[in-house]
Amino acid sequence: SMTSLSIEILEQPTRYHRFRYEKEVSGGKLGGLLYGRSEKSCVRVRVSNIDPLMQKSVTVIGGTVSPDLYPHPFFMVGDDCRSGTFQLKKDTDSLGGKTEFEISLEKVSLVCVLLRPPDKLQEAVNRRLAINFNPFNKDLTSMSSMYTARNLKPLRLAFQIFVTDYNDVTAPTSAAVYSEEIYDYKQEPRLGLYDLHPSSSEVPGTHDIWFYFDAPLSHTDCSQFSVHLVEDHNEHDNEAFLEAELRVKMAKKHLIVAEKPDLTELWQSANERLKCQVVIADKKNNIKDSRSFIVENPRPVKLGVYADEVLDDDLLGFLYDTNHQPEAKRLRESDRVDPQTSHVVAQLQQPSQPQSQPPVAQASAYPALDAFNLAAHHQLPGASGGSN
Amino acid sequence: SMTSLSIEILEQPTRYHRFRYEKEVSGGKLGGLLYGRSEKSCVRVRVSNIDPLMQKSVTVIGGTVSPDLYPHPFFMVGDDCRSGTFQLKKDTDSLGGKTEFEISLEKVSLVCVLLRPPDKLQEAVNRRLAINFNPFNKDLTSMSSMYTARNLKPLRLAFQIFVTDYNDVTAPTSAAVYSEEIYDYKQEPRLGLYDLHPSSSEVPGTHDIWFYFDAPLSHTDCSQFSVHLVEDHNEHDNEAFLEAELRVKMAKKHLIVAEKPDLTELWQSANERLKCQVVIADKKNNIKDSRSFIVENPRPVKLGVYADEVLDDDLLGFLYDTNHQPEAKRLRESDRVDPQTSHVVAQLQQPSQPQSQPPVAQASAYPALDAFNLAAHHQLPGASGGSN
DNA sequence: AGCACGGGAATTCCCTTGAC
DNA sequence: GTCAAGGGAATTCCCGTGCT
Repeated sequence: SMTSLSIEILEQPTRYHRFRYEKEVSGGKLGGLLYGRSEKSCVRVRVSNIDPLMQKSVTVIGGTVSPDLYPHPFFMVGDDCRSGTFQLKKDTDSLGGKTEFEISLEKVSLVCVLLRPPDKLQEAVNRRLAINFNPFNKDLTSMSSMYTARNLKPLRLAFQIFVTDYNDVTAPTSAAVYSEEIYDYKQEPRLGLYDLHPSSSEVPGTHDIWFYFDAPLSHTDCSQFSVHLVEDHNEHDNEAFLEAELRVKMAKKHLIVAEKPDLTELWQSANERLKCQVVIADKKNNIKDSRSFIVENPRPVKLGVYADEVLDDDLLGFLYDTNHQPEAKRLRESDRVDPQTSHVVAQLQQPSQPQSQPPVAQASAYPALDAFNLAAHHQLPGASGGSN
Repeated sequence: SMTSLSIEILEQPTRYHRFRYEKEVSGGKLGGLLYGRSEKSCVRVRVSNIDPLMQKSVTVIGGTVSPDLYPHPFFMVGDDCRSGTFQLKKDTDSLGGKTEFEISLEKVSLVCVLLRPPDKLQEAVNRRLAINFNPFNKDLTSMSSMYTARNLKPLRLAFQIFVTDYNDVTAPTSAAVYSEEIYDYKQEPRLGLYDLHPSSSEVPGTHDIWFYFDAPLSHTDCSQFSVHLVEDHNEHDNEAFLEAELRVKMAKKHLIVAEKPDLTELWQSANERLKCQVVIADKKNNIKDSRSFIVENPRPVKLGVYADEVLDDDLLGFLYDTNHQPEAKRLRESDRVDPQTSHVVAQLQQPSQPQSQPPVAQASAYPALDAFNLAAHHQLPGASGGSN
């Protein structure tokens, strides 16, 4: 036909993956399954424009490549995996006349290699070179020294089509595709906010609020965190609302301390108590989290948790000390951060990961290679066969 | 003479040591120096009852042994170290007529071996066997399989005397001694309390207090922590004082949350504000730490941080809600924990580490061995010579 | 009961801090 | 400056939890 054999990725692999070690995926276990972007889906690819007259069968081989498309030492094990690669052969007469088919990587896990001691990495690179899966025809002369502990992640998946004609001759094709980058799961930015203390306060006065994080913060640079107190937004009102910025005084591995400012001059509510959100944001990673927070106006005064009675208005006059310099300022509505429901983590935008654009796959002459000598190489350690 | 050559340890090595890896002590660096029990002192041994008529020289060799006195794969580098052992030779004619001398291990570091991959440990054990320093004549037939990642620490230092006669024949002696056990520095129990929040409160009412720890807690079992509020002790008074126990509600890796009880029924002070200590103890590890804490009695009432004026006594009558069930109880004076000055860490007692008593060194026949073939073996990797 | 997931312990190494 | 100490990042592994 006019259009030639092609392959595309229907479902990209998950952006963050917990790579497992060989030791963790041995003995019938898998672990570290590779999923697709959507929840619990899996990676899917489509092969199109098959010509059953020319092609007795079509084989898709998938393996790892670096962001710039060099062969990569991490490998795949699980269903339809051999020699560290995913390999699926489809006889064209099983297509029922269709010229395309889809593949799902149902039970495939992506396995990393040891970096320590350093010769383990070298061995793994050599093994990967021996597998001879180089879909983008990269120059391999410098491959054996290009990988270090620092540049093994992120990586991509690459898929290439091999065709077998009716003389049973198998040849690689230039139909190849690569996935988006797969990062280490520990790089996924998250703000593991457990709770804050105290979770309520009064309008006047300043005091510290402590934020405890179960997960260690990715940095302890106070200026890269922001804390805002925001009145819970009721759908009906577009009018003025309370918003104040809290000064971040300290950041430790699992703790942030911020100072609640005096809110007297900002207070416009007629309510005695106002439900708010405290929104804490990591500006460096563009992530935020929030918790509900109560601000009480002592009109009528409630004396902490132990006063059940109220004072009369006459008393209030001299109870207040409004000489504080409020650090909070009233923000424009457009600056307002939408309060989160409690315990919700929101991703402001994707982190700006390095996204060097790799060169387009070339259709240059493929080195003489029988696709199936892939399997002739020694089995990778731990790369036990899948369901076949 | 009647009494025979003997060796004793004058200064034991530090109980907790940060063993360094070979990679950390290479290239002229030392690091991980072994110290004595006292601050910045060093290990010292004394050789006694030397007989200059029989002994042309006396050599002390020191090396590592397990708690039960088998040769141990960790090794020593630094001044006077060769082949992973400390070796010091003393000519008896340099003693000036004395029959004893002392040795200090001034610049010696104790180096650990890699456990991963497992063959590294095996190599290290084999190297240690080749060194042939076995001062307590242990049966070595099972040595090559006795060590695992789990039983390499703690360990001991052992010192043995070798003598050289006037025919220049060197022989080991049964004069040997072993040190107390040396544990890994990470096992040293400590409570890295950074601060608590809030650090003041009022007599009535209950609320949470958060304790943040820079160092991860060794466990998160609430029942194994205790928190007490103790009135600062003035030397002059043996009379009643305030003490209350706080209920520990939650323990996380870096956080403990405890609830301050209502103190109304315990309050006997005439003071408006009482300086206290909050003492937090890890009962499992017998360590505690404390911070100062202020308890204010709202008589006259101070309304948090914003009320500069006081209420008159008439008002107080209905401000109080004393229906709380105080969880605190008045303790006997003998139960009282001495308040610590702020930021002081106190060790209640030494942790109960395993202290299996090894057998006494035996004077059995020592295998034929020239002490100085120790040095004939290949240099340990990283065991660069010291100052000689 | 099996098995993948996720937490976190254990191990190794690197790099800043601090003392001289 | 030198270099050991200490903090903590990076790596590897183990195991409890939860789902089927």
